Amino acid sequence: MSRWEPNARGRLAEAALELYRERGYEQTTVAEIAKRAGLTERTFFRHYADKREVLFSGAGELQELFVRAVAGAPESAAPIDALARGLDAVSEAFAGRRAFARARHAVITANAELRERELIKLASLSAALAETLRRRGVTEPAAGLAAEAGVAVFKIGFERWLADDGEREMAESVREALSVFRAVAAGK
Amino acid sequence: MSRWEPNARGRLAEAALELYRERGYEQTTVAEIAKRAGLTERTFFRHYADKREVLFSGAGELQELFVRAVAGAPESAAPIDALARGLDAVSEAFAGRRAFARARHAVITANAELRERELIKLASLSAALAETLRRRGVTEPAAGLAAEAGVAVFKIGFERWLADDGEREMAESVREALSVFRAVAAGK
DNA sequence: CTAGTGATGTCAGTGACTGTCATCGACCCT
DNA sequence: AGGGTCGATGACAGTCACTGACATCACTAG
Repeated sequence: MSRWEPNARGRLAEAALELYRERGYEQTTVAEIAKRAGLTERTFFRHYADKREVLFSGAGELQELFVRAVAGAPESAAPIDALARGLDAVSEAFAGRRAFARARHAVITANAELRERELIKLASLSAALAETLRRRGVTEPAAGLAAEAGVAVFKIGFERWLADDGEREMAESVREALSVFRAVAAGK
Repeated sequence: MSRWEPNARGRLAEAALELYRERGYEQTTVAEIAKRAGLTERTFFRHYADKREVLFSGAGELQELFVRAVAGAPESAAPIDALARGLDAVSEAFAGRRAFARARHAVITANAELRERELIKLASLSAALAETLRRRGVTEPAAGLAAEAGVAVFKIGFERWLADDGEREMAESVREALSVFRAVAAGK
């Protein structure tokens, strides 16, 4: 039998989301999160760089998934079509997680510091996508612009999916966003 | 003669940029900034909400300028063309300020917290542009997507302008970015 | 002349985050 | 079995961003 309860990291993330929902991000102290997880404040900071990061541990996997799908698109695919592959892949990854995504998103949008952190995760995603497109032979500034566009479509498709009352899949919302995006860029 | 030196706010902003350049953002304390400006730490926080904000006091004016230009575009202009008006307007506003913009941008890109703050200013700009487009009759999700696109073009055009060795005007870099953006969205 | 105003100073907090050292089960080697 | 190392955690002191409360005092309106 091990010395400590397992999955300290996960317990911290769970406790943090609970507390942020119950009393808000600012009204929650790290000491309280740690206590609920049965740990100390110092241990919290060994697992997460700061009080915000605890909500974003999944960002790395999402980025990897997106990038892999774009990198795996046919060589002949135009940048925007390669990005569409990535958008499909991440959309699938959210299937069945709408309730969780909504709860987390509500917490984030309620606080400016958390919104900032979310934006820098999206910026990191954009940078990774741009790099992937460059590796596919896309030159600047097209790679950077296409990557920003892909992220914008993801963000807005995601938000519309969360706002939707029905049972529409995220992939559908994202595809709609992409289609509208193309029309707007074409001057419609 | 007045009781205090005038322009406390401006002195704080100047002192902050100097110190952030000299020894980096993290290695600078608010007390040091205040001291260089001939004020106290408490007064710093009366003028700026936090240590980051002191670099972003111009963001409000930029947003207003952008929004006004978009709102003032001919009613018949498509969203992307209305945004192009705004891009031209803000580009003009940077004329002759490349050295300052470069120094400030170098400080910001060197620090994650400052990058976060910059991103949220751009997100605020995007939200304001989306609202402006909605007032022009553009529906969602087109308004949000077009606004994100406009901000992406601004960001990349701006960065390319800063990186450029020659004397190319910002408006030119931004127009090039917009043109490449249209091509990418069209699947080129 | 007097009361009020507004920008600043002073001071005592709270809480996020860090560096450092101690603890002690688990695991490995002999 | 015994001893040594390792890794996750705890304990504790410290720095600094940021806040609330109250004092100060040149300037100004009446």
